[in-house]
Amino acid sequence: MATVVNMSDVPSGRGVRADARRNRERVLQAAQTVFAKQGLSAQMQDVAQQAGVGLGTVYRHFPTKERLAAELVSAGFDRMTTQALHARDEPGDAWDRLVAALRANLADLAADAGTRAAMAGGVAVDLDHGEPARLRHRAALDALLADARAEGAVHDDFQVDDLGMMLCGMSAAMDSRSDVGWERQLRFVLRGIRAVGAGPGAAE
Amino acid sequence: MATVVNMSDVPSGRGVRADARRNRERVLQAAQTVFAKQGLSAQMQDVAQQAGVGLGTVYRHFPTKERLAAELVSAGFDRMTTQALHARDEPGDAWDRLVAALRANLADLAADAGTRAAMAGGVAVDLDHGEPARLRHRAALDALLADARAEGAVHDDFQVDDLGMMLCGMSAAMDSRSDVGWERQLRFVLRGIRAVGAGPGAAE
DNA sequence: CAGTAATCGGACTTCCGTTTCCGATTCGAG
DNA sequence: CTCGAATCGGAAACGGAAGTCCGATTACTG
Repeated sequence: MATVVNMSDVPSGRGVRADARRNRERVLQAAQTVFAKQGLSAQMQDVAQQAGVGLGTVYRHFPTKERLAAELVSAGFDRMTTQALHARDEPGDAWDRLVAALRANLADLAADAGTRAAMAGGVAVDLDHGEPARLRHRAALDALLADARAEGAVHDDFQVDDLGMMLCGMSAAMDSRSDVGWERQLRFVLRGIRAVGAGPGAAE
Repeated sequence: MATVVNMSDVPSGRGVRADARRNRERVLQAAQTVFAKQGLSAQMQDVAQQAGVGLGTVYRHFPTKERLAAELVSAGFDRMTTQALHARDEPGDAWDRLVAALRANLADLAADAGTRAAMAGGVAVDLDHGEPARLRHRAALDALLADARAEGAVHDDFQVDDLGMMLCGMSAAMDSRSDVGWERQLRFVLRGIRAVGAGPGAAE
């Protein structure tokens, strides 16, 4: 017999009651809102309230908080991956494309404390379910970086993981010192990355 | 009458029982060890155990965990301040002195997860008792930076708080991606800070 | 050495957020 | 429309870490 214990098992619901599917979406939406604003330390109760739903309903759709968080964080990384992929298709030189991607990613991070926390790394997010998206993002940045390197626009010894460190660091900085804009910090970072004598100013 | 309720009121104990003074020191020492290794999320129980002392004794000397943490974090910042002040007295040009100070501070941060957490900012440390040390450190860096700027070694628009951001970011990066050395990241950061055409390589 | 007040230790209480459980409710097939 | 199964809601159980309390112990004073 197939008594469904937890909806999170049924990927996208064939024959799932309409209200259940609706509520799952509501919860996801609410969680995005709440976690983006308050960070991953927000409470499940808040998510339920924001969704206009009972606590039990939240747990019916997502077995644990960690899992719910992983879902959203993955979505956040995928968003950033998309931005990076999109930037790569733009015209212009590789350096500008890289910068554009970083700008987009940082703007996204600036608006989402949840993904930011995951980026900064301190917080526990279900690794099994969060890593794939992270790796896709890494790969996307790597492609961008490879282009720029081939063009001689970045230092030879600058690696993807160095970029990761930068994003990690800037995420942390956004959390504690929100008064100082990330654009400012990015300017200095770009100066440090750009190969010496590779065209004009580091910031586009 | 003056029945002492909590030792933390009596700064440095005149007429305090010998074992009490000894234990206070032990606890402080233990806390430094534990917090440096595990970060500020370590438990008071662990501190007590490491000190070879009961939980009650820890709380006799420090009213709350936050207060104990603030004490240690302040010490950490003061250590870094001293390093900065010391670097300023060295011979050589201002840029090298600034770099030396940053190196020393980062090495210190690398070894102390507690101070690192405070630097990265996410964690709650009693602000009233933690801020002064933080500001002293900021001032010390500011002096170093002023020297370097007067010498034309750093970009005009680079501020102390930008340095703060960098340290904040690098602290966060150390926590999550410990495999990538901070020296590496520092190289890029320095390149970004150094004024264009101001002497040879950014890293000394 | 005895008396006394302060200190010690750690079991216990409190607090707070996560997770479970189950009676009430709602959907939708027949 | 009726019935059964799935879903909902939120009260209560659970768990873990901070902080309290008090009997036992120990350092100093006379």
